[in-house]
Amino acid sequence: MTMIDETQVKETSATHGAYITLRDMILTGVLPAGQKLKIEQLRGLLNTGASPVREALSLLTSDMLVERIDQRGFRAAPASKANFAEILALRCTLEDLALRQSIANATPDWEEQLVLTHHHMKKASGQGTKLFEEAHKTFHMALLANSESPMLERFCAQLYDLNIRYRYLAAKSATYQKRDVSAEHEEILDAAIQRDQDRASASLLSHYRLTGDYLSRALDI
Amino acid sequence: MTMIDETQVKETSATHGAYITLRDMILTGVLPAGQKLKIEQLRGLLNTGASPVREALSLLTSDMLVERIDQRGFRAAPASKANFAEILALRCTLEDLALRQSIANATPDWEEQLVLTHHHMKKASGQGTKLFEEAHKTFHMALLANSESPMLERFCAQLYDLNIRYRYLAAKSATYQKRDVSAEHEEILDAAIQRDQDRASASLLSHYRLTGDYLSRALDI
DNA sequence: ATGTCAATAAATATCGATATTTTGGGAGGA
DNA sequence: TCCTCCCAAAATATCGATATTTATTGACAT
Repeated sequence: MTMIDETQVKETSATHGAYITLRDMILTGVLPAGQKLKIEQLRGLLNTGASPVREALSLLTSDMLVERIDQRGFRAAPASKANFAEILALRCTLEDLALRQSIANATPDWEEQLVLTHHHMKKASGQGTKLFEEAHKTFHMALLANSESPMLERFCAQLYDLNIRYRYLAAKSATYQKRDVSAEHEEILDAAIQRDQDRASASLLSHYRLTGDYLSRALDI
Repeated sequence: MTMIDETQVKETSATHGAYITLRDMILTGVLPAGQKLKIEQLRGLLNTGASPVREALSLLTSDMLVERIDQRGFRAAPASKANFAEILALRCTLEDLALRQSIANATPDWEEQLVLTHHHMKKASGQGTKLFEEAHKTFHMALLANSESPMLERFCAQLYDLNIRYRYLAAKSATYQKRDVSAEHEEILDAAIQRDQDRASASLLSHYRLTGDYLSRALDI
């Protein structure tokens, strides 16, 4: 009865579908930062009812991608240089912690996941950006996945996504020339596998700060 | 048309009301950790429609107080010693950071807020627990409020609330004899006003860890 | 001109009913 | 006795309509 009109291949609940789609639209900037998100409009866009849309938007507030103003609807979270700087700083602190804990708890299983996700990321590097982005996130989250602190990992994942949004913002205003980061990734992977906390953390943070500096310059908000 | 049946004095949206009430019920353990939260049941409890209830529950997911299982409803977030330990550890890291930043950015305004909220907390100490809890949170958040990092403060506030829940859990299983913490509070306040980051942070963390050890023993989950 | 206020338009929030999915339990067969 | 399959009951998810609230416009008085 529902026609397949999007890349949505799998059947899922309307709320979840709306959540995924809206999330993606905000991350990629299709729904610009700060924009009012009217229920009617989104309801039409996703051809679903108002309830799933409202619920998806409520869930997106968890991710700090949507702001809710009581009795006055929703809007995409605003973006600013200050916010970007804050995200970068927090990421550096939290990922440093998570990575060190992950290494401290290192297991063969975890190491294997690192190698695998890194491999997938390398393979995806040629393909469409979307696929690479996905693999890149998976690799970075795998680095932290052994911290035995689910909440810390959740915070890191949240911040990761918020950062992504700024990548898309920067891509718009400037010619987004993708730096060659594969060497940096190798370095992080190697240090992690050697269980060298200091070296792994240092290279991870440097990886983020380099990208951060670049993005910060490219942003014109 | 709506009759005043709760402590709810102010008129507000049904969703917001449900959010506040449910949040409180989870924090205080009226809705026990892990419990299934059925829409019908809550709808009756709050005498409101299903939509506000669902939306409030979705919002509570942000706070990690409710878990959502797609197509299978909601439940109060489970509690465990491991989770408690994680919260304590994260709080120590994040509040340490936030407090140091707050002190680094110290202003007369901020100092005055500290003194004021501390005063309020002392005055509330005799009164009903609820009021003191409120003032206690306000004081602790005031300590961090000058960090110039809204997200960091948000994380700290979240963790603070999650911790509260364990206080109520401990209060149930053991005779919850309130430690005399006023000296510790004075010490934190004084160090903050002296702009001594190391001493402030050390006393704050010690404050948390002492309570943490105590709670950890009292918990029987 | 300008600011205020009321009337209208638009959007949000909420309700009640229905469709869909999951859960629980029991009959029938191995 | 235990497993599997199917049906009934319960609960979730969703829709469509309506009530409330907020935003907008334009007339009127200053």
